[in-house]
Order: sequence, then structure tokens, then C-alpha cells
Amino acid sequence: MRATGAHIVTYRDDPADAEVISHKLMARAGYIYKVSAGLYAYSPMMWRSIKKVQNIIREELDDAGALEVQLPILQSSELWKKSGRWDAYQASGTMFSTSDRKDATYGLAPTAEEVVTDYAGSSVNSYKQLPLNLYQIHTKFRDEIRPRFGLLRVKEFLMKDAYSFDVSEEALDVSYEKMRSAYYRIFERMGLRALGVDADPGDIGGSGSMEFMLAAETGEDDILVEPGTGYAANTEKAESVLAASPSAGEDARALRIEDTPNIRTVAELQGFFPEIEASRMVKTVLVKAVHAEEEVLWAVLIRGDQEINEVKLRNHTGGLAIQMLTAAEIEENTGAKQGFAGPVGLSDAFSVVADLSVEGMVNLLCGCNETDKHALDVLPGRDFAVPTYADVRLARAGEPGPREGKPLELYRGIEVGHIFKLGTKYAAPMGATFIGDNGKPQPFVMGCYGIGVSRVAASAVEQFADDKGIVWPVPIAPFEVVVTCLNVKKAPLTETAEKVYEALKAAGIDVLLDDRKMGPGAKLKDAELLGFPYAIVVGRSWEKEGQLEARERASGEGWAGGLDEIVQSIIHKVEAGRAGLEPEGR
RNA sequence: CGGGGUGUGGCGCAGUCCGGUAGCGCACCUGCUUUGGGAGCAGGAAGUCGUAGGUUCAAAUCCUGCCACCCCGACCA
Repeated sequence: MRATGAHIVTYRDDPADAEVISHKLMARAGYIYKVSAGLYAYSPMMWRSIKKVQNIIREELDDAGALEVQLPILQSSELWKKSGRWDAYQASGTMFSTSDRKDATYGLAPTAEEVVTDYAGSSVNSYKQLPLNLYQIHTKFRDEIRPRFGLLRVKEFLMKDAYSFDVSEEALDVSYEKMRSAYYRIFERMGLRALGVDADPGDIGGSGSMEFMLAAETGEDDILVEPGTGYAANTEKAESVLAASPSAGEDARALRIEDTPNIRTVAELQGFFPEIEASRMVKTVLVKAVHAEEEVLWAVLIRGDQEINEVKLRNHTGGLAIQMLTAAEIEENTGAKQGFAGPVGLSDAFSVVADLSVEGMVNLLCGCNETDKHALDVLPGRDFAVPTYADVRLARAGEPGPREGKPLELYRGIEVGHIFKLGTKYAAPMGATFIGDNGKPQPFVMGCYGIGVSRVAASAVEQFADDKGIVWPVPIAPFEVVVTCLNVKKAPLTETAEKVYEALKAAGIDVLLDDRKMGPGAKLKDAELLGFPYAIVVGRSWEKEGQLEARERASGEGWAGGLDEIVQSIIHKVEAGRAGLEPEGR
């Protein structure tokens, strides 16, 4: 393609509302245009990249035996009520909803489990039709609380979503594993190194899930990695090994209640009782778990030097969301002011869960639901009922990892893919069944698998950009090579540029000929900003020495040579670059 | 939703405190010159100053309501 016909529009300034590098550069390069908050138009150049991302995904999924479909994104609330997800998504406010002229309610798809399960339920009758894996690449909608970071977090985006249908858990394991390895290949083929991490399934639900992360400082997820062991997990889910409380194994002393005027936090208590470490204290955090129909009060006990993981806690309570109690609610339900709650003398209004870090603690210090007092030398089981123990603790960097006890390292990442084992979570309530080999109807055992297509493109920019602009990996670049003619008024130059352009086109290279009437500086800057992996410059050195110059965007490396020589070297480099990254074991 | 901030040609901004009828840079159009790192000169087009109301002889500027957008927290591919 010729640049004069490619609708290239670039800007000198970053948009005022851009924070992260991918947003700034994609806007400056004219790849994206903000229509309103969280809604972007993709330019022709952007769309070329996105189509390449899509095609890599298609090829790998087709290879893995999945079938592409296209499902409606306007979906009846009736269907969502059958799976039970309507309430959850209304509660969290993530789904856009609307109604038709007859007042029937619809949602705009944030994912498509209901629709695809409905389809499979009606079109699959026998176990002989399984396994089945259906996928689509389509628009998804989420009413994000705060859209930001350009294409990284938006209200409307392109997602690849796949759904597997199997006869059993064992068969699901096979389908899941196929997708997992396909995911590594997909990202490697794009030239991106994705990290698979254990994750929380969130609103989608199900038994197992794994996220695929691209490392980036601006990522919104924290990942803990135990180096050399293959253990990596989102902090929402991550586990670590915790040393026992120093009090473990001590003889129990008698309970005492002491005055602690206006001493509320662990830090303040440490100041007040300098001889008692935080690891001998138990904090009691009061929350409510919000369910569709009710709210349940919970008291959460955790060792004083530890913090609660809200996601783990939410999963334990089975609620849709966790909210901290307000000062007024605390007083009303415990009879004491904020800062003095504890398991000792706690009202029956609360369900109690204690983190594993509390198990085995003796002579601990905690609140006793009396303002300006704390209990010391408390013994669980004697001074309060032995609670249910569960892991609700936030693992932190530096703590020993769960596999071999090596210190956990913290990384930030952008979530670009997420795979889930759903089991029968959707098929069972929706009555989506097939006839098994025993002649009886049974629900599908499902998995679902997402990739944020538009987010992948933005993440790639985020990961590779430099101070000059975007640096596309070859497999997803809008053009693999730009041929820059520095002076379009000189016939020898334009003729040479044409020749190079035709030669590369004939070799099957995606090449852009920059034939615009602009100054040489502006063209070179544009090529760098737009991020084409390779550039061939036709200018002075051709006029004077019959030499073309080639440049590699990523390394900044340049080389010169005769026309054929340069064309051949570029073809080789591009063809090598198309393969993406070397597979890394899995 | 809570806290903070901003709305002025397509983009980036000044002008607002102290009221007097709108300006700069980039981009755009025409012509000439220029061509190895975002060219020069000359000419031109483009804004009811987010919006509604109020104060005033006079409002981008002061007052009130509303809207949009952005930043910090909770959501996710």
C-alpha cells in the first residue's frame, strides 16, 4: 500500500487525557480515536494489526480443533436468569442493559456462556457429538467503573471467547489442557511472552482458572512468582508459607482485660504494649458479604502482622461482594466503638472465620467489644468458640513460596487471557444436556477461554515502545516494512523506491511505500512513531553511492547495501520475525 | 459512588484572580521556494469560550444549577 492512500494521520502532541505509554503513542500515531470515555474507533492501520492478532488466534484454535461461530451480543435477560448470573452482574453493575419496545429486558454481552450453552444444549443430542469447542471473535461490553489507559480498559472491546463442551471432568481436563498449550503458542506467535498464572475465577465462576499475563509496569495486576519452581499466581489467589506465631506451644495464661484508651490499630497497640509483637495479636475485621437477597455480617480474624485478601474472603463467604462495615454499623452490632472489636464476647449476629495464621496461637491479644479495652492472654476454644479456619490471607513478596519455600517475587502484568474450568455451573441450571452412553441425559462439563484481542494489541505497544514511538513485533505489525522515499520530486529516488516496493510485494511482504510529499525528517519520525519493524530509506546515499539503507526498529541497527542485497536481507529478517518467539517449555 | 481537577477552532495550550467583545503553537487550504531528522515566506479558512439561567451598560472572565471529561480508590479480556 502507498502511504498517500493509507489515511495516515499523526500528531505532534500527546493527548491531554493519556496516562500510559500505549495510550499516548496509539493516539499520537492516529491508531485510535476516542469517541467518548472508554469507546474508541480503530484506524485503518490499527485494524490491520488487530486482524493479524485475530488470524493468529484463529489459526491456532482451528488447529486445536475449535470451531468459529458468531453469537448475538444483545442477549435476553431471561437466558441470564436461567444461569443465575443476571443478579450477580446487575449487583456488580458490569452489564449494560436495555429493553425493547415490548419492555423485555436485554443485556449487552460481557461474555457469552449463556448463549453458547443454550445453543449447544439444543444442537448437541448425543455424547457422540462431543467434545465440542466453539469460539468467536466479537465485541464485548462492560460497564467499567472507570475506563482508562486507552485500549487497556474500555467499555467496548474485541474479545475472543471459546467454550468447550465435554462428557466428563476428565474429558474437560483434556480440552482445558489443549487450550492452555494453544494459548502459549498464540502469544509466542505474536512475539509476546505471556506468563500463565493461577487466578481467581471471579464472576465467571468455576473450579480452576489461569490467567495469561504480559509483563508491563503499567499492568493492573500483581503477580507473585516463586522463581525456578513454575509457581506463579495472581495476588488475588497467591499462597505463601507463613512462620508460626511465636506464641505457639506456650502454656496458656489466664485471660485478662486491660484498659487501652483510644488505642485502636495494631500499630497503636504495639506502641502501647511494646513487649507484644504484632504476630501475637489478632485483628478482627468486620465486613458484610452482599448476596443477591441479603447481607451477612462476618467477623474475620487474622494475625496482627498479616492482611486480608478480599477475594479469598469473598469466595469463603459465597457473597457477591465484600463491604467494610461503617463506624456506625460496627457500634450498632458490637456495642463498642470502631477499633475494639474482637472474638471475645462477640455478638451472635456475626459469622466468624479465622485465617490459618491464627491457628495454634496462644496467649493472644485481641479486642473484646468494649470501648477502650483489649483482652490479653486469650485462648481460642476457652475464651471464644473455635472458629472455622480458612486461608483468607494476602500473600506478599519476600514470603516463602508454596512449592519450595523460595522468596516470592512481585511483578506487574496486564491480563490478556483467562481460561476457566466451569464444570456444570452453566449447563446444569440451564438444563443443557446430552444423552450419555448410559442412555441418560447429563449436563455438559464446560470450560471457557478468553483473550482480549484489542487489549493484546495495546499491551504489545506497552511492552515494546521506546521514546521514539511504537515498536511492533513483526507478526502483528500493520506493515512489516516501510519504504521511505525521502524526496518524491527526484525521479531516480521515486523509481528506486517503487522498484524496492514491488520487489518486496512480490516476495509476499506487507510493505508500505511512503510516497507522501513531506520533509525527510517528518517521514523518518512518522515511520518510527508508527512502529514498523523494518524501514528501507531511499535518499542521498542512493543518489551518491547507489546504496540503500535498512533499519531495524527494535534494535535501532542500520545497514547499507545495493538494492538487491537490501531487499534480500529484509525479506530474510521479516520471514524470520514472522515466526514470533521460540516456544518456551510447557 | 466517595475525594480532587478540567471544559476556549481538529490537537496542545494562554487569557478567568482584576468584566470592556478572543489569542498562540501544531495541523488544515492556496501560491512560491525547500528536501537526510517533525522546512521557509506570503496569503487564507476555522471557535455562539461545555450547557442553561442569573448579575451587569457590558460576561470566556462574577454567581447558581446541570452535563461531559480526567486523576486517586473498588471492577475485568
